Amino acid sequence: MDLKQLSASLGLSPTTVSRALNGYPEVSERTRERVIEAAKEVGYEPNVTARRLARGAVDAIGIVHPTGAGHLDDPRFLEVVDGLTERFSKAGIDLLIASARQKEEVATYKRLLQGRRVDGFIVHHTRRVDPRLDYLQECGAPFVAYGRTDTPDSYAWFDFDNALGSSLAVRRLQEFGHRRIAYMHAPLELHFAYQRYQGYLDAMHAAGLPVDPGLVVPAGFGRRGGYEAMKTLLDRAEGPTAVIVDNNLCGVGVLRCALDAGLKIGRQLSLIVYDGVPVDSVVTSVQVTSIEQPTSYAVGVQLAELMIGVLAGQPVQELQTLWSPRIAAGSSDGPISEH
Amino acid sequence: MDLKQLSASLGLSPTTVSRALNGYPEVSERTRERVIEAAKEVGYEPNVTARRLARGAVDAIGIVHPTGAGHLDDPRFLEVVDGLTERFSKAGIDLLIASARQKEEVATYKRLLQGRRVDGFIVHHTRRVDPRLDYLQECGAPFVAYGRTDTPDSYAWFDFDNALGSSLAVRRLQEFGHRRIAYMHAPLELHFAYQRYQGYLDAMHAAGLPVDPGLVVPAGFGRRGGYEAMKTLLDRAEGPTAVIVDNNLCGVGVLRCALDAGLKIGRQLSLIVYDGVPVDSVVTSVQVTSIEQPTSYAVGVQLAELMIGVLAGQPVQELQTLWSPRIAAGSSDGPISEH
DNA sequence: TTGTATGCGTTATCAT
DNA sequence: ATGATAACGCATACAA
Repeated sequence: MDLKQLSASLGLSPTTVSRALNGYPEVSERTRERVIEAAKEVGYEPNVTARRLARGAVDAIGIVHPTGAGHLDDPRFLEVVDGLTERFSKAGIDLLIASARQKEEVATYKRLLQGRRVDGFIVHHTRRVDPRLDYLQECGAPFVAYGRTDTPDSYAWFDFDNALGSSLAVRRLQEFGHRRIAYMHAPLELHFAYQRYQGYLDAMHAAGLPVDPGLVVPAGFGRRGGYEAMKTLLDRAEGPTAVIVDNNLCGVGVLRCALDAGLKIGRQLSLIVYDGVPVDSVVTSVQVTSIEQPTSYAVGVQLAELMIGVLAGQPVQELQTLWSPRIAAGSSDGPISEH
Repeated sequence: MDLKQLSASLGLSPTTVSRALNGYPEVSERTRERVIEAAKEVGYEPNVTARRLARGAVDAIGIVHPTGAGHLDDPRFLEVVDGLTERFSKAGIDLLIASARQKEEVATYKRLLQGRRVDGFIVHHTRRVDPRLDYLQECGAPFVAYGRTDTPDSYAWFDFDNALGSSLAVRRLQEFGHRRIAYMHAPLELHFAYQRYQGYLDAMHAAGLPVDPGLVVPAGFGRRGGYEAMKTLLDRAEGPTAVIVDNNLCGVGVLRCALDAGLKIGRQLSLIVYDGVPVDSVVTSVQVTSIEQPTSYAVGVQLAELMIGVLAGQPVQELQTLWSPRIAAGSSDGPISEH
C-alpha cells in the first residue's frame, strides 16, 4: 500500500494525505483524523527511500569502528550504540554501522558520505590529532565527536572531564596521607588517556607531590596488562602506597594481582579505578573506590541528542557537552597503615 | 557531481554512462573505459538513495538486538558484526543496527521492513520457539538465523553443532575415568544452551553414566554466576570430579572459584569450557581445555555470505551451514587423582 | 483547505 | 551500441 493507493481509497490527493500524515498545519482536523485512521487501518508505512530522495536527506547516521584494533571487545561500545539507536529511532533516524581497517578509515567515511548513505557520523575514540575529524570538517559533513581533539572549538563533541577525574582521585589519596601514588594508563595517543594522565600530573604538582617516573606505567586495556603492570610495581624496592588505574578492565587485573600478593586492599594498598570494577567480577570482598561517570547508555543518548542538534543546524558551540565525574567511595582506599 | 553532469561532460547519455559503470554487456569497451576513467577522475559516486528507489531494493540488512537483555555485553556480538560489515561492504550492502526492548522486537522488525529500510535481517540468539522467525517467514522476508529453532527446515541458518561439542567433552572426560561430571549452563530457552545441554545428556547416557540432577546447574552468562554455582557444587557432600561449562565468561568464574578453594585443576578437578577462557584473563597458571569453534568474525562473514545467497534467490535448503567444534586440549583436565 | 505539476538521481523499457 | 522516455514513491512550490 503506497501513498497513491491510500489517497485514492480516501478520495483525496496524495499531497493532502502526505501533509496530513506529516503534521502540516494547513490540513483540516477532520481530514487529518480520517487520514491517520485509514493509514493505521491498512498499515501504511511511507517508503523511506522515496522520502529520502524527495527530501534530499538520508535520515541515517554512520558509526565506523576500526577492525582488529583491540577495543573492539569494549563492552561499552555496544551500550553506547544502544543509547544511540534508542534516541535516533525516536527521530526516525537509522544507525549504520561500518567497520574499516585502521588505514582505510578516512576512505570509509568518504565512501559513506559521497554515496549519500548517511547524513553524518558519530566519531568515537578520538585521538589528540585526528585525521578523521580533519576530513569531516574539511568537507563540511555533520558529525559529533565522542572525545575532544587538541582543537575542540570548531565542532560538536561530547566528553568527560577526564582531567578532573584523576585530580579528584589524587586529591583524595593525598588527604589520606599518600605520597607515592602510582598511575596506570592506556595508550596516551587516545585522548581520554592523555587527559586523565594530565589530570594526574597536574594534581600531583598542585599537591606538591613528586612524580616518580617509575610509578607511571603503561598497562593497556586489559586484565592481563593490569596484572603484569602491578607485579612490576610490587617488585620495586620502593613501591607505591596507592594506585590509580585509568580504565576498569585493567583495574581488575591490578586488584587481582594485589590480592594474590596477599595485600590488604584499603590498608596496605589503596586503589582507585576509573569506572570501578565491573559488576560481573568474581572479586566480591572489596568494594573498589571508583571515578564514576554516567552510564554508556546515557552517553549514547546524549551523543544522539547532539547529532540531532547538528542536523538541525544549531551552532556547534552550543553542542559541546562536558560531563563531570565524581568519586564513589568504596573500601579500597584509606589512610596509610602497615598492618 | 551526479550522473547527468558526468554524462554531459562526456557527451553521452546518462543511460550509457549508467550501463558502463554497472557492467552491462551492451556497452563498447572503448566507451566503458572512457566512462570509468572520467568517473574516477571527478570522484563520482552514485547516489544510493536514487539507485535504491529505481531498483526497488535497499541493499541494506538489519540486525536487531534486544535492549537490556544481559547479553548486550557479549563481546562476541561485536566480532560478528565486524565479519558481517566486512563481507557486506564488498557487496555494497549496508548493515543497519537497531535496538528494541524485548517486548517490542517483532514490532521493530515490522517497522524496518514496512518502511523498506532494509531488505532482510540477521536474527541472532534464536530461541527454540521464536516469534521473530515466525513473523519473518509469514511475510516472506529474507533472513538468516544465527542458531536454529525447533523447526529449521524452511529457512536459512548458520549454527554450530552444539550437541557435538558437549558430547566430545563428555566422551573425553569419561575416557579419563570420570563419572561424576557436572554441567553448568546458560538459560535453556536459548537454543544453543539447550542443544549443548542435550548433547551432554545424550553423551552421558551413551556412556552409561548416571546424570545427577544436582550436578546440572543453571549458572547464567557471567563470571559471578559461575563462581557462585561452583561454590554450591563444592559444598555438596558428593561433588563432581569434572565440570563442563557451556559459556566462557561463566567458565572464568568457575575456574576462579576452584582455584580459591585450593583445588589442583586437572588433577583434583577437571574442567572443560566452551570457547575456553578469554585470553585477557588474569589466570595464567592453567591452560583450560576448551571446546573450540571458529572465531566470531568468521561466523559473521559466513552469515553475510548466506544472506547474500538468500537475496540472490538461492533455495534456503542450500543455505544451511553447520560447523563442528573440536576439543583443544589444555592442562585443566586429566585422569582422576586425589593428590 | 485542497489539488496539480514538478523534481529528487537513478535504473529499466523500448526505440533507433 | 546508444539514446529518449518513463518509472520508482514521495515532498513541495505553486495554483486554485
